[in-house]
Amino acid sequence: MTKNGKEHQQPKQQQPSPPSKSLSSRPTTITLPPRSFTETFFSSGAPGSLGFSPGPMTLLSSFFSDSDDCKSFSQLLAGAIASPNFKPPDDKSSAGDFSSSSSLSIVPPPPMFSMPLGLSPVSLPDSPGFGLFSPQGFGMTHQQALAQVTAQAAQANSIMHVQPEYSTPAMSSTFTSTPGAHQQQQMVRSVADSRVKIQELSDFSRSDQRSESSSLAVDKPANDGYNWRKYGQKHVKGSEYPRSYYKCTHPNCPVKKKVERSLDGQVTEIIYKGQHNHQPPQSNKRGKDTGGLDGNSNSHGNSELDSRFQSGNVSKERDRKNQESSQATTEHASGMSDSEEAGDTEAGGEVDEDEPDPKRRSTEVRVTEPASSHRTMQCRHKLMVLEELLTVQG
DNA sequence: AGCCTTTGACCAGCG
DNA sequence: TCGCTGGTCAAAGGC
Repeated sequence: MTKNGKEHQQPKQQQPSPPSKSLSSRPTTITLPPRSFTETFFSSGAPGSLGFSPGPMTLLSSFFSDSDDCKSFSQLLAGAIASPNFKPPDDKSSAGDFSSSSSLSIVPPPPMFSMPLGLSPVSLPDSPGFGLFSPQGFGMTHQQALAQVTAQAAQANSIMHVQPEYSTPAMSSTFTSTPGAHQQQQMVRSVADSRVKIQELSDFSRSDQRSESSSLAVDKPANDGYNWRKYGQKHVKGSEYPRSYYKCTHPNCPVKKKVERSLDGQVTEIIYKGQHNHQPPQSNKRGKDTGGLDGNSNSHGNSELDSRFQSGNVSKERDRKNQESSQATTEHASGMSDSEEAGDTEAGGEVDEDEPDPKRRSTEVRVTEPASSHRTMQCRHKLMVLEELLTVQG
């Protein structure tokens, strides 16, 4: 077959941090708590977002559109915390700073921050998910950041299609009961021009971490509702862990993803490439496939999302080690218009801006995120996170 | 029986 | 132009 595709990434960063691919554009950095937070975010699935493969927008959307149940969280957070320290960051510096403080930091790319159609500044705040970052006080910071990121991503891609995804029901189940659960992934989404980096701070998630036991490192990538077949594995130089390559098993579906897993099986990074041209299979069938991590994802219709999400997504999850260590995991996501299909939707305008290299694959989005769980869990996590934040904040 | 994983080798892009 | 690295292929084996 055609052997194509090759990206030359040379992460020469010596830090434990993931091989961040340096993309041409400036990345937005978001620091997320290792697990709980991310889980919460992502897990909170919007009604439509369940069961899909991770898409940049999806993540955000899911996060924002979170369940009503948790709405209070934001309020809680807002009320509880009242120390806004948000700084418009520099990618790097901010990351470091925040990490040190062990708080969630999000660094949006200054340049493009505009609200996408779907996301209006107003609406964002409303959404429960958004609530995590409550507008007031500390939360606000996050909120803003997140909002910006989201917006940016959205904007950048207003076209970017949202991909259905990550939060799969399975995950939730997994999360609690299966070892594999620990594979929560943090998703960092970046969209075409906007690159979003999400970094996790180690402090956070301890509580969550415990839940995982890592043993299961199932090969399967995170469950996103789609079926994947592994077609290769390689140890990438920049990364500590081997990278696995998966293809969507659906006929004619060009989507591929690269997954890096830590020794314990945790997903450290997931990079989606391309967009699904089909809806996620109904889970029942193949628990196996998705199985490892998810087993079932729900694929509740998200055709919309799906269609929207076209370019690639990248999701990256940093394993706890990194998280612990620190800080800085920078991930970029660059969604680009690469895929043919995606191209259209993506819209031409934005894409061009940052295309890294025409040569390189254009559609990749990285997402780092812990996958997982359901609302209940989400709410719990949120609460936990809140507590953590409070604690940290002092 | 079918599908998936594993693994070594090959190919292609970039420095 | 060469070497390095990443990505993909394809055969073999396992579930």
